[in-house]
Amino acid sequence: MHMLTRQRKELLIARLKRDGQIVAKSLSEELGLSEDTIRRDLRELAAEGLLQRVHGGALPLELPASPAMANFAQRQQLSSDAKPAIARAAAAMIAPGQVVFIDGGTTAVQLARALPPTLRCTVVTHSPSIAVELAEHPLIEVILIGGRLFKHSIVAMGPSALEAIAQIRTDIFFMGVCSLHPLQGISTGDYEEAGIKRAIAAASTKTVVLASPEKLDTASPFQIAPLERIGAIVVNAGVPASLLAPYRALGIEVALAP
Amino acid sequence: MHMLTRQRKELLIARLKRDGQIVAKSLSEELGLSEDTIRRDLRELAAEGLLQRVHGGALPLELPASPAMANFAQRQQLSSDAKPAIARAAAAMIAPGQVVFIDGGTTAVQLARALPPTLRCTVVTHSPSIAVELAEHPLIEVILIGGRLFKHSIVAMGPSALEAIAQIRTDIFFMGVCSLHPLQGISTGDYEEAGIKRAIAAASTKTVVLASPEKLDTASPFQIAPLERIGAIVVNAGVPASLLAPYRALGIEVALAP
DNA sequence: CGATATCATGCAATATCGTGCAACATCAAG
DNA sequence: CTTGATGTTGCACGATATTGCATGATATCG
Repeated sequence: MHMLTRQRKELLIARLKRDGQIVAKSLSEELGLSEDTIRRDLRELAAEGLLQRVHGGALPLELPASPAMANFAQRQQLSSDAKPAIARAAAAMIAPGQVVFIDGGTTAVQLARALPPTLRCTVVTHSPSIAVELAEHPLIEVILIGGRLFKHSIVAMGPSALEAIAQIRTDIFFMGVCSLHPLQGISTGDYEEAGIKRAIAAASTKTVVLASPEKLDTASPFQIAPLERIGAIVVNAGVPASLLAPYRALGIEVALAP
Repeated sequence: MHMLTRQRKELLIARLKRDGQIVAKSLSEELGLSEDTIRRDLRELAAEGLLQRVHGGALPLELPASPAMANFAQRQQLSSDAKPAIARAAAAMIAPGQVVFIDGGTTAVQLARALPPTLRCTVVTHSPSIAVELAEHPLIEVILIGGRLFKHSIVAMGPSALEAIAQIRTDIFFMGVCSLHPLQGISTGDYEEAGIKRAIAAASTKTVVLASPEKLDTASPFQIAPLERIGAIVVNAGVPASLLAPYRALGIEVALAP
């Protein structure tokens, strides 16, 4: 089979994205080509600024070591100031003794951190990160939802998670990272994740969306729920009122985080 | 699989950031390379001003000011190199494709870290810390057991945890912190924890005890299982043979961690 | 002070690299 | 159809990088 040069280069890029590394020798064997050809490709791709050439193969452009870590660190860096503010505003919504569900995601971790040490309540979560974070809290009881670990957002998923969620009723569901749009409602980029969030929302009296600024007025492929199902949105105070008007018009409470 | 040199250096940096230290000998064993190579890397990284070279390994440049990590780092400093050594020896017991249960505790976290990046297997755990740790591993599938979070050892407990455990069969159970005594068998200080560990052991073909040196030849109130149920014990190589004789006499495999 | 571990350096074996070049395919113009 | 230009691929070869080992120096610990 003859592979076009351009195709091969695209394959290299894809492979680099998937594996986080390219080893010239391995790929040459896999594709049945000489190492020279692969090296040539890598050199040219490096010249185009599409990857970073290193001895033995190639690496992605960015410096960070592990790809999973890189994503996470990146996301954590995004709007670093806004998230703690949102987290504090959300934490203030919890009344003593309530049972709340905290979603996965970096904003949610901030929320866990923002819970006052004097607050006695029960937190249900399918995020091991949240559980670890709250393990040091003196008063909060933590219920961990188990299941298959979805590595992208580091939360438990799958049938057993759904089953466990169905057995619990919570007062508030603090929903993490997802897209928010006046017409599309709440949506996310993973099909299964959408299903899980929908199940949690269904098991909760009230759903509160933690809306990092960059997720406002965007839509993703898989809808979690229409806007009517949302009880409140927590956003940063800097957001223009025009973006928020559609939600207020629907009677959704919009909490501004200072 | 050959790791690219550049990647290895990034790994060193990441490891240094995470553990706050690098021991050249340990890493050379973990990565299957000569100590010379690691030392060379450390020397070069030190020349680039990315770390501080010290006898035996390397340290970060400045004092890390992370308050959250302080607690954890403290615990890890105890018995500095014994636990990683035990963890590496235990990791070597896992065959590709196996399903293993990893317990909670600091030694178990070390085990999760010691799993080679090329190992493809399934890890079941009731410890959110382990789950978070393994979220970065590219190949390992993680099954998280849910339940009420027991804050002392940061693991899920309670009926739903027991129920989930009963539904899974694992090849090896790596049991963490507990007392080990020739007559009393394995025991621990918490009644419910003993029950959980017993259930996990019952669901596993083989039980391997990660025996931190200070837990050898001690007993706690609640027995988990008699010695006969143990398949192997992993201990540090420095432990006197007299302490290990009783277990060997029972036909229990004793793995010495170098 | 002696035993042991760790280190830096030099060196040899191997792997990888970049360049030049020839063989071949593809394509466009004649 | 022919011809020359262009692009692609594999190979040769000298240059460079990487790794492990040997060796003597230095540090650590009891």
